[in-house]
Amino acid sequence: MRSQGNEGGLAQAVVRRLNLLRPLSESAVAALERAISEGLFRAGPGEDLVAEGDPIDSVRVVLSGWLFRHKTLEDGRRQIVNFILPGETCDAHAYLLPAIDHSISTATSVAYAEIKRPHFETLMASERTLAEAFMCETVLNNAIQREWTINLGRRAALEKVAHLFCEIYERLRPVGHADGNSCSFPVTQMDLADATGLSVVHLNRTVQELRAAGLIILRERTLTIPDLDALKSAALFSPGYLQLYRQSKGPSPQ
Amino acid sequence: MRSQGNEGGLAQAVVRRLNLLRPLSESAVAALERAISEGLFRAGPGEDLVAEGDPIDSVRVVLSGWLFRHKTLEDGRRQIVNFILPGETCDAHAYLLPAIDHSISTATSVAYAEIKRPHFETLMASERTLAEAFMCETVLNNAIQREWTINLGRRAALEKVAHLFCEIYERLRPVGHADGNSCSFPVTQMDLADATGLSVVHLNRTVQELRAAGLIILRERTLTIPDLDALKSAALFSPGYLQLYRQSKGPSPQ
DNA sequence: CGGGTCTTTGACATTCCTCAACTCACGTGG
DNA sequence: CCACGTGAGTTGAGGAATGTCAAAGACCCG
Repeated sequence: MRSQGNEGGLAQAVVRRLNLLRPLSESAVAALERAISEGLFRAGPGEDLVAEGDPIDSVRVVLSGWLFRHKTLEDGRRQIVNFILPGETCDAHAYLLPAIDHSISTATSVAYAEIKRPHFETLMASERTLAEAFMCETVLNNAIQREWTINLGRRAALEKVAHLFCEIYERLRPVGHADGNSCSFPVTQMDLADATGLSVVHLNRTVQELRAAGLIILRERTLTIPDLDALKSAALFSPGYLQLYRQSKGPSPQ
Repeated sequence: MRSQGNEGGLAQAVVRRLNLLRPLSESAVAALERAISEGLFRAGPGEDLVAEGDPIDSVRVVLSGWLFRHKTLEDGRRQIVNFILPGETCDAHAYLLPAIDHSISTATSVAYAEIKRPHFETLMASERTLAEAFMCETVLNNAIQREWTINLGRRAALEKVAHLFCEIYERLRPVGHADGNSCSFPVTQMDLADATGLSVVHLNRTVQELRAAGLIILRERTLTIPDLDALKSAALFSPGYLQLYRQSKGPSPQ
């Protein structure tokens, strides 16, 4: 199910992504890979890794699999506020807060590395490029969260869903998790509804509308985008906010 | 209109706020106040300070007045993604991005300090507590943005508006910008609509509903909340995400 | 006094939600 | 091998929340 190799292979998405955010020195890569290999963990699908209100004392880096951040209102209404994709970090600087404001759960089975706060801080102090890369990631998260804000506030249902597909695809691609015009999309329609602020029923109809328009093919947990420009256009997708990846245009990784 | 004093008075909100995020050393406060006094600027209401796509080469700290961050879709639909209140920063670390993903405009006349990137980085390197405080601010911004995400995605109109009122009030209070159960609220209903993702007409009706329920008094750019708990309850407001201010429970400022 | 912006109101249209049921695939235990 | 249960996806019908259009007040300022 999960394409996994040795530890170096597992860390690949992380290194590749951070490297796009900020070029890493060789020693930074080595130190990061060592830290990752020392704190490997796995979790099954549907597990709650972090609950709202928890104090955070470590940094988690996702090696493979999907997670999502979510918040729930008293009466049960739930909002997925973001996904965490392979190579991404469960908030590098969240430990600065006395407690976390949201929950994190796994969507699929997941492999991740956990770096304890003291170790992480030592790492940041000794590897300047690594510290900058993680800073960039936090700033980028902020930009993504703003885009979600306008997505939920001002886009129509069809645009919301199309936009989410565009964003996920564009986030997966630079770390090598897109295959041509397809990518993994291991999320139920209920989760999609909670991510777009729609009801499950309306989300289902919206997805069907996108299918009927030939904009997406979504089946067996795989998303295929026959015409990315068309989908972006339907979504009013403008990739500026993901621009930290801009440098990826140059030397194609691998 | 604006209660303003000397420069030390102007910097007060900034120092107070950062100090709540992370206790500042005396030398940090002194260095910060010096940096602020060296780069004072003013802007009138309705000015665009930063446009989407601009490269950022300085950090701006708001001494008085309101600004807001916003993004606009191709067809003109606009979303205010956050407000920037006195004492807050226009993204301490935004210069890490090649270009900014959103625009920043003034809602009122504004006094702010601009610290050039090299100066700011020197400051961060020499004053550890200051660097940590600004880091906290960035992380807190992230948490606030997530709360806006659920606000727009899952709350009903009345709850959205009530929630915004609660949040703004709770953000103004710790820096001394609330007066009893009132605070300044210098924002048009059009802006409020764009912040809550509603149409102006529906926003207007929602505000009137809140008025009729006795939950708010809003006139002459001033918001009064007769019963904060009642408003919070109507908003399903849970202050956890603003928790960095938790320490403010101790020594009440001023 | 006139023009602008902001707020308010009414009537109507539309999007999206809710409820309820049915299908389909899959796995489990009898 | 089949009955059953469960979770996900789908469909229909009706209703509630919110948007759009249009116009009228309210207020401010030159």
